[in-house]
Amino acid sequence: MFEKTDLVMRARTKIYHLDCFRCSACGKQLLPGGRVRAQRRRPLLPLRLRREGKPLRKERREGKTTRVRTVLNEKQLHTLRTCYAANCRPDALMKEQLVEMTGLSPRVIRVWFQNKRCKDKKRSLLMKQMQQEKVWEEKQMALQGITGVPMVASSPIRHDGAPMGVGMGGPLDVTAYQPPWKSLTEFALTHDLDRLDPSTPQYQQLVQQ
Amino acid sequence: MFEKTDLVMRARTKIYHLDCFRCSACGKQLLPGGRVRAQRRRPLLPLRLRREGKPLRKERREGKTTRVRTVLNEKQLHTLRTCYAANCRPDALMKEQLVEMTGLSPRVIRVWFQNKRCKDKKRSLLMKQMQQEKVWEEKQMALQGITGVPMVASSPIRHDGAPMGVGMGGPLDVTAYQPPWKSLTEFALTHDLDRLDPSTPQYQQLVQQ
DNA sequence: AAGATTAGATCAGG
DNA sequence: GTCTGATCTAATCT
Repeated sequence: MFEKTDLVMRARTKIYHLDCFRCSACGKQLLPGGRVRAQRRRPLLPLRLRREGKPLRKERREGKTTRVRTVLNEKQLHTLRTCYAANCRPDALMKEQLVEMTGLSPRVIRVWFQNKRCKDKKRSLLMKQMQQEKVWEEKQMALQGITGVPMVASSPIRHDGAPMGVGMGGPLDVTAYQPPWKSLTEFALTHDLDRLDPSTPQYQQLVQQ
Repeated sequence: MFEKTDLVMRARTKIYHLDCFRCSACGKQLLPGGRVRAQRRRPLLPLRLRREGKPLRKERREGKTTRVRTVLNEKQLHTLRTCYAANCRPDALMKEQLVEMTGLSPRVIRVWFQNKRCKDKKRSLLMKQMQQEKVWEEKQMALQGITGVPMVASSPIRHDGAPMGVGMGGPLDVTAYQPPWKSLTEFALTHDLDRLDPSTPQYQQLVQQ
């Protein structure tokens, strides 16, 4: 039953194999110092059944469809945003610190950063595109005034040896958009974020998701 | 204004930078042909260059830093799953056939098999763990009925010279889990998978990711 | 190649 | 409807 080299856990007067020492309620293995967080693992049916017009099956796994959505409070969000401003890709150590500081699970920490990066990227692309379109529109307005000729698209060709200086004027000067995690890092590193007054516009802009 | 290597679009008598060639109504960039499906062939910059906040040259090969995510349709997935069921590690020849059958690139084929193997392995481990917890739970229920003593966790200690035969009964007999690519191979080889009725539970279990 | 992580899309709760 | 935490998975990195 027990070998001399087995790792065991002692509880009261009894001794258990490490692997046998489990939560009597859920069966999860108990580890010293580890918090038992009931992160419910809910198997979801494959979603690709929806593709190709397949009728989505209504059978929903006997009501286990409820997704547990964590609600982050202001303090947790502040901590996350501050850290994100300094580094949008925290390493394991930093994540561990965040787990401790926020009381959230590592999983929630990871997901939050994933979504945050994704959101910021989308926003930056959208911003860039809008700016470019705005510049373009202005140029277009000016051009229309001169030529009066609407453009029609054709296939792109390489421009070799064609006459220079046709039509477009100087190159576009589109301001490059800097991803938040770059533009904010310097700010984050030069300020004590925990002491920032959250009511300042500076701060609002910084931590705004 | 224009360089000899610039990609340009020609419209009527005018020439535009590719990036300047946009819909005059909405400002969106106009592209020839319908699909932009840029199945990237060239390796893009290593991620670390982007992360390290390095000056990262503006060049960047027309951007293209965004990941192109392939969406597999049902037919392609069916082909891949069927092949996977027969052999989770296809050789070069089989991969070549899959490329032809699915119209996907060899790279996508390879990545799909990599991810599929990884997923299945993870699932098998999870399953094994759950089974173990289930067995444990049952044993625990029985034990609780006898002793009525709830367990409390403490730090693990080495078990040297402690009295034997305390509390736990015989060793757990947990059924070993067989990886899908082994348990399914036989099935795959003894059935015509392409003629399987996808509505049978047998098939569903087989191809379920 | 395996294993871990990321990115992009989508789902779903509030 | 928007927002955002959660999930899935192709793509990537190590």
